[in-house]
Amino acid sequence: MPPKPAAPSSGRITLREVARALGVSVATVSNAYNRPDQLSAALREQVLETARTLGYGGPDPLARSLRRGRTGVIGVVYDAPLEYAFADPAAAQFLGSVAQALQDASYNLLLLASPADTQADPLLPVQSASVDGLIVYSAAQNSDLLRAVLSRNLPTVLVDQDQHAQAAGVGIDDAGGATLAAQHLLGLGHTHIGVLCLELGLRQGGGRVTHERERQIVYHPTAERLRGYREAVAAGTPAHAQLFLTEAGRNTIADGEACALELLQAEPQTTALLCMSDVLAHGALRAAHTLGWAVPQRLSIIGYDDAPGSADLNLTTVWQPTSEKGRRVGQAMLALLGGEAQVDVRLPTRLIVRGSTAARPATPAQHL
Amino acid sequence: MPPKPAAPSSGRITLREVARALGVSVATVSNAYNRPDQLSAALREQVLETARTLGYGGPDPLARSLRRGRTGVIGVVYDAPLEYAFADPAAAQFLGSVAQALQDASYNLLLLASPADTQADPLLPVQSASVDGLIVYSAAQNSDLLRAVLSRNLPTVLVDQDQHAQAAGVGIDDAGGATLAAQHLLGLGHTHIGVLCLELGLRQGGGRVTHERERQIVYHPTAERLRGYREAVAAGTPAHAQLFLTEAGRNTIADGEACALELLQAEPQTTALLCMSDVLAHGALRAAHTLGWAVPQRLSIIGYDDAPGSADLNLTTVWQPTSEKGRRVGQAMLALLGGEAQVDVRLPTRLIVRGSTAARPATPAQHL
DNA sequence: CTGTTAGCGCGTTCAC
DNA sequence: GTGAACGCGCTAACAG
Repeated sequence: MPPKPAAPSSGRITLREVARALGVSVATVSNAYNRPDQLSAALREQVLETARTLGYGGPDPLARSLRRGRTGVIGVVYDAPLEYAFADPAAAQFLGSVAQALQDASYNLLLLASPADTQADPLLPVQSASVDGLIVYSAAQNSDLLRAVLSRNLPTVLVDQDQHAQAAGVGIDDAGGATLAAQHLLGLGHTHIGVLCLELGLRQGGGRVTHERERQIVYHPTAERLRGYREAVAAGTPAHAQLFLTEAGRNTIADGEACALELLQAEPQTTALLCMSDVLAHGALRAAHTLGWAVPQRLSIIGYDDAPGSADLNLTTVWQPTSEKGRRVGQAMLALLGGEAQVDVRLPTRLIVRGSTAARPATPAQHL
Repeated sequence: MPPKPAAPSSGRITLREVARALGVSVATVSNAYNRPDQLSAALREQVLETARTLGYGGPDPLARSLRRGRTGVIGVVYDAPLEYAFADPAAAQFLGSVAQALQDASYNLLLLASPADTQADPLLPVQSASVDGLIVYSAAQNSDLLRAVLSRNLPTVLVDQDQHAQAAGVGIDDAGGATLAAQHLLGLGHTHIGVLCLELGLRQGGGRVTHERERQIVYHPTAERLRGYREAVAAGTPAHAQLFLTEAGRNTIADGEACALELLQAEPQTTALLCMSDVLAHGALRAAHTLGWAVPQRLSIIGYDDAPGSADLNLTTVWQPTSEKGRRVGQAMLALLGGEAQVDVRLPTRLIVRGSTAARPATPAQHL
């Protein structure tokens, strides 16, 4: 019989010690916490009382999870420093509604992001997180990150991404919304249209988009939105309308501003801007202000997302059901956890016309 | 010798099975993952290879955590539906910078909030989360939630709260900032000043603040900011200046708007508004717009936080170092985890004057 | 460099 | 209603 050295007073009290202190079996103590109906109310009270005086705070969550094979945690994978995730009101709104949906089913959200620290393995968090499921918010197609996620063989929901055989998907009609935006501008007579793109590829981009770079797009929303813009222009009325593409390094107001400034100075004939997010559009508004270009008289600006706050900026934009998307993601995850089959949901988008767009000015380039 | 029924093909592959398949010991496999220097590179490659063909995805995170006594997760407790946490840009910014700071040390953030579901125990998430530390973002003093957090006896950081003997604290000079804001208005000659308060007490409040309710304040920032306002008025120059208090149900733009409308209609002599957050101030701006009151000519508005985006609203506000606060919280947590003693940090606040405040109009109440 | 052993703290059979 | 044993999957310590 092996000895029982069982750390006697090593700070942490265990269920076993409570059992011994009261002279009952461990099962009884366990039942006191997990199945009140399995023992008399009086005994249960005694157990809890002893636990209290001993300073035992209840079953260790970790051991319980290991035993039960369930953690009650869902991981959310974001393919960029979390600081940017939270800087985008639309992303924040999305996360909030996912959290809400899962929380109602007693799941909590674990934020997983690659360490900015270059020497650490960026896949580690995803590989070593104790979760019951994974939600991927913004990952490049065919990336190591995505592979790492899928290789965990957990219930997985992919958001705003290409459909995948091994995971549920929730997304929006990215291209359709983009087409509406471009058509709106074409209908207003614009022909020199700048495009502020979200990140296209993995290596940090930025600035004028070359043909080669455009072929490397790995982010679904970026690819689809651009396709939507292109399709509208290809089929649109002012046959000579053209798109001028720039890529913002990251989805921040500052980068949107810098990017817009660069574009507008390089192409002063530009009379309208298609922005792939409201955050970028916000930056564009600042840029216009800096340059002294009146919006919408001199420059029309369209965003994407209809983020909270965009109404107050009076920004014309493509609306997407951000909160519902989050809710659907939560539901999809719960369905997977419940053993149901995967689904793939595409939600609609709409154009919201506000005050940042107007007809193309008669003499566009006269500011030069 | 007990039998070894060890689930043979129950879907999940274990480290032990990999060891057996290759004919090595479990320790060797474990070492292949955790201490590459403890075995030959060749053997290690063999192990990983076998694992790959067997479909073994590496050590189970849960078991590893149990064994190591460390999860790599820090819980963030928020005392309200997470949806509101994310709706406030300042809160989002704060969370982002906490996440960033911890992530650099390979910790991830677990979002903990009470289930909105009324039948579930709101303390359960906090009690049963597998975490190495807890950060409390917005909890009522002396609340069950706070008690539940502290009773876990984990490294704990309290944000924007009264100092506590058992936890580190990070906060700002709430009262000082509020005083600056009120002094600014007094200096501009305002005497009828409305106050849009954040939540005061536990039971849902809202509307005119009674004396009794004011005595029940349980939220540190609310209490301190109000104290700051009061002190400025008590010591300020227009001796007859008065404060009119209203409480917003929650910290949302919509509630701020409703609250401001109610206040302004009840007290039309009001020429200035002190708002306890930029979110509420944002609502106030909308209310002014609705009423047709020009800002700042007819009504001055001051916010609190200097949230991202407030500059574009041209809002005069009290700035706080939100990102640095997050970073400090992360550092404080890391220090606690490293065994260092608790610290208590108070960060400064400043007044940022923009365009939403101006001198009191000569004929204030003439709109009636 | 490799193998053996002993738990981490708990939940769950069983038999009583 | 209760108690004893086993093992969830892994890693640290030690023995070889």
